Amino acid sequence: MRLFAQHGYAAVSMRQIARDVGVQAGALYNYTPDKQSLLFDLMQTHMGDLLAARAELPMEPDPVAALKAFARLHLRFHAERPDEVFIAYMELRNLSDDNFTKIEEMRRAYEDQLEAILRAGIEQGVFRVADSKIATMAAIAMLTGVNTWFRQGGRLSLSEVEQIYWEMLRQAVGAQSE
Amino acid sequence: MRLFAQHGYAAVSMRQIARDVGVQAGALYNYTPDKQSLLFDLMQTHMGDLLAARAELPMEPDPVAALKAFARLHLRFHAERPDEVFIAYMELRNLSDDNFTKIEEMRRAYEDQLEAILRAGIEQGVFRVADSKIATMAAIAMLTGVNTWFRQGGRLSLSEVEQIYWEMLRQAVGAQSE
DNA sequence: CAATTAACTGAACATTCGTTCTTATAAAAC
DNA sequence: GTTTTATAAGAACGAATGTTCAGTTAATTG
Repeated sequence: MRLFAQHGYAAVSMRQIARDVGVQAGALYNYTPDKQSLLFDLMQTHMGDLLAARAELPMEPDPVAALKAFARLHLRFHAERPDEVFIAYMELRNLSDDNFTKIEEMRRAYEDQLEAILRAGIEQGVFRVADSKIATMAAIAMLTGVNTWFRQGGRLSLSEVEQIYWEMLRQAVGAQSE
Repeated sequence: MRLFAQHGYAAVSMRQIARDVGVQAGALYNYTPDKQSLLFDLMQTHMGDLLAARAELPMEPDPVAALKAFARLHLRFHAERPDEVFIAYMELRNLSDDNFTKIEEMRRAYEDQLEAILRAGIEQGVFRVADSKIATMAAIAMLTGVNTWFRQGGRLSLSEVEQIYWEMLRQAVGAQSE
């Protein structure tokens, strides 16, 4: 995972991976059928963990509270896993067609949950956005973007970042402060 | 550019590029010293174009108008160049150290211009955000994210998308509607 | 202790990689 | 019409690629 995140799937050889774990290249094939499976397993586990973490959130009847919980989970989950996230976004094109479809379905399932929250908020009149689909994409892009600059131990703590991002997201969807 | 965007720099061979332009691999070296320069030139041109387009925007004394113009330019510039943008974000790690530094400086110069707008707006009390640096990163991530889903000829036109994104961004920074 | 299973080495396979170089061809310049 | 220049082909280079496999070592089982 570290090598894929650092140099990219295509640029990492099985021999480099083997060297890093202190083994010869051939020995890796006792654990994986091929290089592609290494990538797919990484991404599938990542998306599975994300969906599981989302499923564990308590149901929030209030759209504002639901959005806040979603944003907080997304931010924290991603900030804690920079390598996995990097791979999940950068290496989609290196998946075989079948594997790509599977990952894409998981990603879609996750996005749909955010959109459901937004739609509920729009219906109840607590959110003010023109298009729930675009708002979904914008929110996810904004939150995931934290990984391009956030580092543990930097100027701001994770919970400060959570607070600031939540304020911006709340304002972006036109919700009143609680 | 198309090949790099589609398969990634590391996964594209000089022979593939040559085949695509109807020539043998050796002939490419009449035009480029090496493969790395192909990537660097692409990214440098892209960032140069972006900075030039930004420089051509008229000076806006009003922070809200300035932010709107910036957002509109960013969105349009990126939506019109999906391949360049994809490469600019995905292939940074495949640049040599020297080349990476140069591109990173250009990117930083661009971000600084957005942050200057946000800071002016905060000072004048027309924007309500907790941290100008984070707001800069959040805004750029949100706007650039349009490239993950927007396609010309889709459900929404580019100017509709511009309108919707501007509303969300305006709300995100806590600015009143004009 | 003997037999079996698991794990690993290291060589080998056929391809492919970026790049160089000699040679050939066609266009431009004089 | 001859010479120079630009452009390309195509073979060649050593190195590296993912993967396979026979042989070796160590651990586990009976």
